[in-house]
Amino acid sequence: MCDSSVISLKTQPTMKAIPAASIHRLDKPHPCDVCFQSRFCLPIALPQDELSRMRDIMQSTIRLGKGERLFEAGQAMDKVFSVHAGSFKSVVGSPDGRQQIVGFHVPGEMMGLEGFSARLYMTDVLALEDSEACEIDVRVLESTARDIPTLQHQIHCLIGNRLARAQQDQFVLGSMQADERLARFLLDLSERYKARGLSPDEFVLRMSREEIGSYLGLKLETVSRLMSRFHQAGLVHVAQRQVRITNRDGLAELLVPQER
Amino acid sequence: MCDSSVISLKTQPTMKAIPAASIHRLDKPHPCDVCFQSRFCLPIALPQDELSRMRDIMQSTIRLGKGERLFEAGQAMDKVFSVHAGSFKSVVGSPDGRQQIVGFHVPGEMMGLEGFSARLYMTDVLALEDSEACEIDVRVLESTARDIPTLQHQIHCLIGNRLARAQQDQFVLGSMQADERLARFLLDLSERYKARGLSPDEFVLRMSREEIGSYLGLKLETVSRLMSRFHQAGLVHVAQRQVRITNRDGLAELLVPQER
DNA sequence: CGAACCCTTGACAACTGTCAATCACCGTGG
DNA sequence: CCACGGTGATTGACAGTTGTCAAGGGTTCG
Repeated sequence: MCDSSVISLKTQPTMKAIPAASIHRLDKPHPCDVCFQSRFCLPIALPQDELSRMRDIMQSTIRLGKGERLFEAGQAMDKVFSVHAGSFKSVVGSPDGRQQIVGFHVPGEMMGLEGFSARLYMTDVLALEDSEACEIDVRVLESTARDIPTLQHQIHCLIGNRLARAQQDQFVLGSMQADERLARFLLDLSERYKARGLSPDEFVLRMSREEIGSYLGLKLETVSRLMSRFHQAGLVHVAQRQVRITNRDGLAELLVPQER
Repeated sequence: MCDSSVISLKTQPTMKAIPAASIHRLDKPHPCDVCFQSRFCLPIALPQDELSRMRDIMQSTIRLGKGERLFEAGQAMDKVFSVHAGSFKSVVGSPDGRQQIVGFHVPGEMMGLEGFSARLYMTDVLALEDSEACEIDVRVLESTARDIPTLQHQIHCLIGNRLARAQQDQFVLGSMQADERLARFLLDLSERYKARGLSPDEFVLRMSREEIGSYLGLKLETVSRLMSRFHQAGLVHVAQRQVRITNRDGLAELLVPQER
């Protein structure tokens, strides 16, 4: 009943041989409690007196090579993951083989939440570079949440967050022109790096032009052309995947095109 | 912290004078327990021995006239709603005044879930026709969920569901052509009416061409043209908002365009 | 019965996709 | 160390889908 309102779940890709998840488990670290959360980029924090339960929730850390798959659509969803290091992409596929990236994930963000729908993952998640993900057992998470209202609250917040993002993306895909989409993408990335304590003005894209295009509903040529145009307009300095935002306001103005 | 990854939250529309929420509360009905859930189209069911707590969760039923607003983006989110009767739309806006519909809601579906993100609604929700919504206090819902694992499970399922739908919509907006989008929209609606026990083959659209276009990232003229084309191709019989699907397979074939 | 709103249809323009050629970068191996 | 091949990025020319503008017809509701 719970999944009645979602149509056309992709069950199996089985097309390209995606590198088997050659997963290396790290030792389960013993948290020094306070720094535990920030050390592992977990977007979950427990109240002081419950800190010790952190180690129940977080099972282990998984290391993935570039291009390796964390999970795939159709698998039973027994875990959710947070990005510890590196970056990932979420891919939705359709039966006819087309694919679309519906999200990129940087450290501190959760993956696999859409699996709560039917206890099945609905996306493929792949590492964009050598990365690490923290594994969280859903069963343990839920039972712990029953004791700790704060945690329950945070779970709702995390899924709601992902939903709010997806709705924003719907707006971008449905209402914005190509140049606005790319400008928003760059500003969004910048903001997320900033939230991570990294430079918001200079960063390296971890995804190809084609992947950016897939996420933004554009072709790679269009993305490439726009990057060049932004560069020539002095908005950003782009050299391959190296990006430096040189005129943030100029970029932001692209998002408010009506007043000229 | 929880909302750090969502950008550009629309705070205020305040442009058009949307009919003030002239809300009429119905008497809080005393549930006859078993039939309670289905009678109110609540997508929430409790185990037998907890049925009596249903009435705690469901506060009251709200009646809205066509075009009236259930809640708006930026408001504190203290309740979620399920559609009892009628239909609604969720609208995302941007600071420059552009708007996009990110979802339509028919009976038995939940609204306001994206508010879990920051405890603020992120969309405007308006009635497409005279409608009724069931009001659920989030605080009560969460505290009840702490006692009843089944309920906790269902909450996760409901939000996850909405997320999975949003990701599907991202795919539609980003990867599909106009005709595929409309075909999918019609089949999706059909499926949802069917799940509600209504005819999957003949129904009345509750939304205008413009609203369909907004949801699908198209202009109303494009929607209108495609409706005519589908009609001429014998796929559907369309007369204004009255729709009868006459060739379901033909419609479905539009969604798998690669093999010809 | 009339006005407002919605829908339909046409002609044309604009944006983005397609196809193709070339260039830049990176890792491999001679 | 340099040559080489492969992948990804850039750029151009052109085509196609969808948006824009405009006119006209239908439906609904007071």
